[in-house]
Amino acid sequence: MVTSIREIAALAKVSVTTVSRVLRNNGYVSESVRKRVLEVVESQNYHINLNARGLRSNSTNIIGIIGQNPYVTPYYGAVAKGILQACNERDYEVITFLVGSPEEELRAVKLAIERRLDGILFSTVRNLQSLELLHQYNIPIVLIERFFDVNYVGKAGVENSAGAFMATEHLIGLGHERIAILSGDLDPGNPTKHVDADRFSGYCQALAKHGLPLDEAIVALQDYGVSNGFKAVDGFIKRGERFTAVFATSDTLALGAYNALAFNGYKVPEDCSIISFENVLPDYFMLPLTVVDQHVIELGHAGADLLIEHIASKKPFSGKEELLAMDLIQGKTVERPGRGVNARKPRR
Amino acid sequence: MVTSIREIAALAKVSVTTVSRVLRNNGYVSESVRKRVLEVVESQNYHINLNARGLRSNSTNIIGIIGQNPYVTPYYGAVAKGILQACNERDYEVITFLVGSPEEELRAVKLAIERRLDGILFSTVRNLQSLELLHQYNIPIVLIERFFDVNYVGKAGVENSAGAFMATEHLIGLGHERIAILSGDLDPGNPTKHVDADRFSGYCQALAKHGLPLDEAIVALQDYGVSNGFKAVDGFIKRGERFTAVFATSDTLALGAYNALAFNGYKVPEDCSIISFENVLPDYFMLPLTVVDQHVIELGHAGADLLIEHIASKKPFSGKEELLAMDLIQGKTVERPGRGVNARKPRR
DNA sequence: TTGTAAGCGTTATCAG
DNA sequence: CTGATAACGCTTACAA
Repeated sequence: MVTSIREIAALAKVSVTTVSRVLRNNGYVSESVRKRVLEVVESQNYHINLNARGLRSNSTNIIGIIGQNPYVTPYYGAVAKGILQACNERDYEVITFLVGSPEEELRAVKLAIERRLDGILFSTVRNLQSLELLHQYNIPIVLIERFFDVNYVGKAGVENSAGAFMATEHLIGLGHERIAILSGDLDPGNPTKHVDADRFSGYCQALAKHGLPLDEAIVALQDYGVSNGFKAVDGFIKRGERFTAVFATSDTLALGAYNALAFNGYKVPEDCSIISFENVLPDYFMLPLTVVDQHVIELGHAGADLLIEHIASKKPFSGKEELLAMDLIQGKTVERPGRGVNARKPRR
Repeated sequence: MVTSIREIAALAKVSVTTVSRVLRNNGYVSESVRKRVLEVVESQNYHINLNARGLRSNSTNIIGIIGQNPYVTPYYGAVAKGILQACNERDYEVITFLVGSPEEELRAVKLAIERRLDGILFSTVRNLQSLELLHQYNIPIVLIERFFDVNYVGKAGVENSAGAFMATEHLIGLGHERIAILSGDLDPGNPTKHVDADRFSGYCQALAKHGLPLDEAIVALQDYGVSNGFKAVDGFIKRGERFTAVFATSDTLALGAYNALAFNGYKVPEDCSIISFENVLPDYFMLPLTVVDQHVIELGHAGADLLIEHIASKKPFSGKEELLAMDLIQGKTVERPGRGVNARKPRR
């Protein structure tokens, strides 16, 4: 089996340099020679060794994704899909690092350096140290929906505040005044704190604009996930809170909210409306979901494009930040206010 | 910045060979020298170049996943998680190829060869050609829940027939006699045909063993996914079919079935039981799901372990097949037969 | 226990 | 337009 361009060169009666030029589509090669070389390549079923190329040319055409949760939640699955599609189109491969702790994160970063990856996408970062180590090695970084205050990284995200405002105002516009919110927690330790703060802030702004009070009794800021959505809304109901709509900042929270309402005998949207905020679980609901679409796959595209663009340009990031706008998708889980939860018979 | 063992060697006043030995923990090195070398490595913040190592030693410690759907469905997300965990423990990295067509599959295979990947895991294969090309290059292959009839690949899967038998018999044991099934289609073109045939066969065997007839009117063999589950069960209901339980061979189908029952005013499990077959969406249901657990993450582990083991051994596969057994998890979506669907007022 | 030197397969440089 | 040759950073005989 032919495994090197030297053998190809011998068979085509040219130099290795010429073969290399043909294979890279780079430099001057006469049409006749190029054809001869390609014929030999084809007939010998030759496949170039990209590791050798990378060693010599100092670029691997591989990027890394480092994240806490890639692929286990539908959100990260959709982000990953977008990244893979974009990289595929631009002849980059993707190595995935699944990290669950700051130590594992640092180990992934070191591996990325050892593999001489051309760039890194973070879907979760815990340590500033990780970013600085990569920066020291001149490896471009893009953060996806994560906001560390450093100027040497690129950022791709969505307009969380505007999106949350839109969702809330949509409900208010239909007449809702008691709108529960389920969203991420705002603890300093939460790595997605900025994102979650923006979402909550959009909600608060919409309430304020329309003169509605913020009632903390129907605010649940905590981890994402279906069961957390269930527990939060089930808790509201059991505690006798009244509300006519739920704004969930993820589809998983929305599904949990839906289940809790159904479990307690409430109908969506007749008794209570639900508006969600991702659109990664389009068909998981009994009714078409009313949702503010975050365009998560496009977010993956944007992150990968930003990174690859920058790898090509070899210039430092100027704090560039790509923010995607969201769209409201009208489903059937939002209606004008109905009876509401605990309207007639508060349980305590 | 120090980027080669030559510089490390100079600083530690030893030869490059010695540095290499220290870095690989291989060969004889005196304790004092080893310590000196490691100190220099540490103080210079040196990171080895794994591409150079791979070029020389002819092994990259990278494997590839090739699949149609990695990460977009919860099932593949769980498989991928298992693979990544197993590889992580054994110092392998993973490159993911998302392929949607036979042409893309072949392109991914060629890239895998060009990158000199140490092995390939397939979660979908369409072309025998893909396998043969890899085999020609001596790249070990493991198929996950996919069964091509070639002897040079390893296989990891689950006991589909036994699992489906278990699920069906569980329902029969509680007194169910009209059990609808939702499962994958058996068209020759379906790449998961073997898996789906095994599942359906387990169902049929259980019915036969207990003298129950197979009624094709409550059999829906088609693509997976929530909306397909919904449509199938909604169709049964609208057509007036009677049944007291649904066996869904994926959690997404089960969720769709659940939604269809609820949409039509039936309660689970009072009116109709549901048993599912994956356990990758544990908390997505209103009630704890009764499900035959496929241990999908372990399946990922098993596939990766099998592959890596084989890469290390350098021996050809002897058609080795790893089959995981399943377990029944008792939730709250299965009960003794209740009223049943269309029991009193068949719609036609 | 340590070192010398060749070579993995490619690309970059320079010369023709 | 084409080619000879020296790297890239590492491992692997082989020698000492």
